[in-house]
Amino acid sequence: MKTRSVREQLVEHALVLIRRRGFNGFSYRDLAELVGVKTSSIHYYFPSKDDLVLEAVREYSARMQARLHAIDSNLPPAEQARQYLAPLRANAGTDQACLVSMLSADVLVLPDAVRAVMQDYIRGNEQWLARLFERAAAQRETPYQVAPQQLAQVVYGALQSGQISARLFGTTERLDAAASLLANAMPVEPELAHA
Amino acid sequence: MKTRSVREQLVEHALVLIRRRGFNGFSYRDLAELVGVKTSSIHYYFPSKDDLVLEAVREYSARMQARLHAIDSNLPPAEQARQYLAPLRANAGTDQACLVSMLSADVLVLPDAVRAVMQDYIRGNEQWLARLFERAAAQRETPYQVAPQQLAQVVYGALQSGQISARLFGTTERLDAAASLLANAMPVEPELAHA
DNA sequence: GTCTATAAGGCGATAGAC
DNA sequence: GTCTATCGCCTTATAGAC
Repeated sequence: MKTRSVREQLVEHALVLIRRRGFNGFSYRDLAELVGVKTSSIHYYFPSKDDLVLEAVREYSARMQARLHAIDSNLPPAEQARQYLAPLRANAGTDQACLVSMLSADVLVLPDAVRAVMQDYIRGNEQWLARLFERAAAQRETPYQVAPQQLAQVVYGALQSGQISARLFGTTERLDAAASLLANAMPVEPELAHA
Repeated sequence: MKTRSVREQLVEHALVLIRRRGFNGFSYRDLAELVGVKTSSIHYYFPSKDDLVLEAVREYSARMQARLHAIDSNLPPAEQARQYLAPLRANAGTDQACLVSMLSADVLVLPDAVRAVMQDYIRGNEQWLARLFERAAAQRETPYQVAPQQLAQVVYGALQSGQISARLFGTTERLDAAASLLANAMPVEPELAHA
């Protein structure tokens, strides 16, 4: 049982609200009621809504970076891919989408600082995937027909789109299709030695 | 010089507004000013905002279906792919994204009828691509490693994501990567006979 | 069909007491 | 830090004159 500061609770619930309804889809009132404070208290921590969303996207991006870093790059590529995909599948059943995808609709009215973090988030994912493809390529029998970086952009795009589709269709069909393509691009794992 | 009815103008400008700022990002006031009427006149044609967005997404989907139907299925697959991709590239320079992508963020609060049209739109694109892959497979030397339907879902997802990314990054890099993957999946065109 | 006028409430944001 | 109170504006939507 851990007690979080009001500020932490605000960010935590803001993450959920944005991932559910987007930047224009929730209000300070919604957030205040979830945390159990008055709207004026939110303004104490985050003077404007732009400040709040900036903090939320920073936190979201930092957590993803931590997750990517936590995957052991010495593991077989197929296992790394599995660990990367696991939380995507888990979230797909939720009514929460990727925060960066949700904010993408509001790109024209979001501050530059927010856009910059969104770009970092996507590039971070693409780079992680690209490096995975690079290492995987060395272990594969047949080479890739496209550069790792391009392959990473296509696969990551399909995964993002697949997550969005999961909410619209109520099925992980498209996310699974993208995940399969990633999994199939991994080299076949050598059998584990057992005595 | 064609004169459009007020109703047609409302739908036309609604398409632009939604594709720019999303469902929650524009108001009846914005739309009224663009068309040059009062907000109460919009309510005459579209009693609620849900009615307006339903008409907009229907029109958007119908136009895409017409475009898909206009591509001659007897052309070489690579040429069909080119015709499919051309308008995507053209729109990528604009500040307008795909209407269905924009509405995806608001899926939790949109009426079922709107969601149904959004699903039709995506399935229509995927089916068109899947059939293209089916015909292309017959003409290729090397077979695809995934089913046409799955390949279509991944490619379409990457294209959708690529269009969204174009607004965020200000570059068509990711859209191009997805487009290249589609183009490369087409069979090599036989040389044209010339005398 | 289009307007004026207005309802009824939501919005982000601020001032100032405690 | 958190509250009450309020500002000024925007929102969707309706009633009724023309």
